[in-house]
Amino acid sequence: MKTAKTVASLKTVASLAGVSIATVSRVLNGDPVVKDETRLAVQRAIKTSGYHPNRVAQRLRSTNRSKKLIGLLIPDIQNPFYVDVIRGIEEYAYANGSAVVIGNFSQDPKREKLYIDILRSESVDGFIVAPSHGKDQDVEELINDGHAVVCIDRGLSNLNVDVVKSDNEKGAFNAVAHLIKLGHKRIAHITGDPAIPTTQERIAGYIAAHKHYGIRVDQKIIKGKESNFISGVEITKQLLALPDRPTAIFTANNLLTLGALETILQQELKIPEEIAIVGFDDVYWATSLNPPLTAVRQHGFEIGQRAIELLYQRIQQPDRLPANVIVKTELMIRRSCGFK
Amino acid sequence: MKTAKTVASLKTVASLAGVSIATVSRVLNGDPVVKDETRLAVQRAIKTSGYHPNRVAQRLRSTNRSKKLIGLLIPDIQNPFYVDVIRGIEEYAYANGSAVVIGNFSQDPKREKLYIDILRSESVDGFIVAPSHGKDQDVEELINDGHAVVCIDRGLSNLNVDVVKSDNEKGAFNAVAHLIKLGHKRIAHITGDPAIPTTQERIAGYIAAHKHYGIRVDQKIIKGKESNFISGVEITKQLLALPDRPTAIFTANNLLTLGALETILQQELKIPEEIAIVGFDDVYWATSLNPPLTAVRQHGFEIGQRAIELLYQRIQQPDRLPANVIVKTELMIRRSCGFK
DNA sequence: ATTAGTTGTGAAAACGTTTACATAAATCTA
DNA sequence: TAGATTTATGTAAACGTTTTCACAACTAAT
Repeated sequence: MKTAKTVASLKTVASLAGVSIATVSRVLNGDPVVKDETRLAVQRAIKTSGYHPNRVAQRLRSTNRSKKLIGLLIPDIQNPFYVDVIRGIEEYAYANGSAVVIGNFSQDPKREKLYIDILRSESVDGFIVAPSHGKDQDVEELINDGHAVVCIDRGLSNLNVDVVKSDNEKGAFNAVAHLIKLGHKRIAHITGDPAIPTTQERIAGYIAAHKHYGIRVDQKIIKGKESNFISGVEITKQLLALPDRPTAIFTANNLLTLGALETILQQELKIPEEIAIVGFDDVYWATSLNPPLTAVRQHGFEIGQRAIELLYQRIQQPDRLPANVIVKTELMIRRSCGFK
Repeated sequence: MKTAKTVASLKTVASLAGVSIATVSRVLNGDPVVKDETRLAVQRAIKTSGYHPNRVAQRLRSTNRSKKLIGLLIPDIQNPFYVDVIRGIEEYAYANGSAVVIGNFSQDPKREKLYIDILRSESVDGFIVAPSHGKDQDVEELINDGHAVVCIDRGLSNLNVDVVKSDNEKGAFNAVAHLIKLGHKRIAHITGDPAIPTTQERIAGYIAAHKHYGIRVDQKIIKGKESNFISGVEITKQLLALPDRPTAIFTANNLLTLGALETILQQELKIPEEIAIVGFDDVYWATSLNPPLTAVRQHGFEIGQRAIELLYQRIQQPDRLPANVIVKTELMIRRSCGFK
């Protein structure tokens, strides 16, 4: 039977129940004005016809619906941190009968723009975005055009906007402090792309920890170019080739950590005896590493949840003051940085 | 300036260009019938008004549009294999101006059903689904209702449908054959959920390799319950406690591998000297493991691409015969299973 | 100069909803 | 009992498109 059944619409239900489509619509939307008797007849008709509301028509017609469509702009879906964020968002969304359209722009501002255009055309009710950089024109425009937007992981420098992110500075501080307390005095920092705000915040935490414990900061061993695996490999190589090689490395995200690990492995250095390592971003496979990795855990799931809560609020109340939610991080101490 | 600008519509453009909305629509859809002069005027008006087509209205009105909305039902977005699949789909989709709505149902048939309902209401043009099991009623219903559906990773037992998946049996065969060739005679297999078709196929490959090399199969060391981390931990513990402990383990997916690795690590056994391991599913961090993990690589990205290509074809030609695409796997030999 | 055909455009219906407004029926008030 | 109010429902417009059909203005053919 390949003939596509025509799906039931309001009209179908209406004629089945012997009422007008307006009444059916009222029943669907829980309007208390309809007579109980009518309501029951309509509900019966809905059942027997197998009617499901057409969200496309709903979206076209009204701007004030409860079941929403949320647009999600993610810089890198391969990064487990963002996967956690997505899960947090999705969980909340579907619990509220909303759906999530996803755009993974791989840190490419051009793709980001493309996706924004598409999502806009789909009339999504709101956006959750990790802007590709601090002065992201496209996201700014989105906001200026009156769309509901919540930023995750990074804010916007020119615009006051809802932001949910980790406490990057404190997270970095704790990681580095932990290394210092273990006796390390020469700790390198492999940073992410310097253009990204989080990178700067993590550097700040790294420096603050040094200051706090009275250890000199050597700018030469704070290095970074991009936030990817290759960059992690390259910079680790450079660091390990140094005459006064650091005894520990603090990497600014999970891809850099991976690059560093691979390089250390290739050079057959023992972790943590010959080189200790602490990474920003905990990952679910960190405990299966040999040795298990000490890492700064970001609560991605919670970040996602908070973001979508803020978004719902923003949609209902477009003029409320922008909120700035900082989610705490947690240092997961394992064995990659040595024992006391 | 918080007052939401009203966005430009066909009407806006039409009045700006001094033509009817029908003409504007024709220009947008490249209808050759319009006079060049008119076309230019309309194009100018489109530019100055900043008009973008409203895809919601388009979707409501016509069933035959080129920019599509694709619904994606993923069993587990935390599994890197599916992330690759998503990327393959997304890449193709966005290159064609289509968007992707995602539903991650975490292996939960109830959530799967919920998502199917929502995506259906969003009038998506087609679905790509990894059915939660072989006789997934909800997916069957979807197909019977005339929707375009392509299955990934697993097919449907009662229905002939487009399927794209890995060559599970051969992949498992190669992995186990590799271990045998290295001299292993007692190889355990930690399987996924026995209800999932892929699990059975991988078991079949495991057995075939034994048969092929004339090695007895010991059913006692083929064990599995669920496809998750915990299951990997538990079964590895059981296996390692055996009096005649296997010298190698073949794990049926990346989560099981992770569970096995953690357990092996905790018991401080040396890989591969004391216990070798080969996993189904290569992951991007496999080379950063210590030692790097030998694994059967599934080409998730390619699977995604093939799936969405099939879906586009299916949409255009609903009656074409279902295709069955088998994507080859690749054994990535690293150091977790010993040297010759 | 009339007819027939061609070319470009506009008017209007349709998609499936929501919602402002009108209206009929029922109830209340004096 | 007539008018006023309340209650329940229906009518029709609107959202932004696509698309069928009609029609006007030309051009070509007789």
